[in-house]
Amino acid sequence: MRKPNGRKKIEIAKIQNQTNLQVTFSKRRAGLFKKASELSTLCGANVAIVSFSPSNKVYACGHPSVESIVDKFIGENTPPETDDLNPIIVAHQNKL
Amino acid sequence: MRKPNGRKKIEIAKIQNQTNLQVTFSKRRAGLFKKASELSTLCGANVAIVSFSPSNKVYACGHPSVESIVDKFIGENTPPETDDLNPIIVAHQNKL
DNA sequence: TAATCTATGTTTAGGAT
DNA sequence: CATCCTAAACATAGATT
Repeated sequence: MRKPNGRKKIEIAKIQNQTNLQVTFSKRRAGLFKKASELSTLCGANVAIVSFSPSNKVYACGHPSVESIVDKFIGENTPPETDDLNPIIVAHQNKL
Repeated sequence: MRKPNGRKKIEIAKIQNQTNLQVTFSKRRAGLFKKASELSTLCGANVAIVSFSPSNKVYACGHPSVESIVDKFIGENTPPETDDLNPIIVAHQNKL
């Protein structure tokens, strides 16, 4: 029942302790998503975040939706005429 | 040379003043990207952010790269042979 | 394992430059 | 338009439940 010490300063480097890393990932991911949501609301911007955890699980959030934003991004970054034609991306775009 | 008043509390709602909105978008976008970078470094996670400003300009950041993460996301969310499942993103998973 | 707590580190609103 | 400033708002590390 010690009195909490408050937030400690940490170095921005890979966390070694696995338990601590997991807790930090959860907390900061939540904070990041919240900030993205606020940015979207405050400024009327479209924001999408996609993240893969160390164990490769996917986490994402987006306004209005991750997919619409990602698709738009791909469209602007892969001109139809110049391409290596990634079949997955093409198929995905064709769905719209 | 008036004395600064410090940070003011604001409501999380669309900013009406265009100048203020632009400034806020720049500041918060920078903060968001920084947090994403920290999350990536601290936890060894891959994080990508794509945002379209109100004026439709695209801003993105990602580790190791936005494209690789986005491609992986699309691959996991739109299986080539089936598309019955509407890819709602699982944003509340807690296990790694 | 997840939710809560608290002190403190970090972000940022408004203003000035 | 970017950048600096201050102080208050906010996020969060570590402990605890």
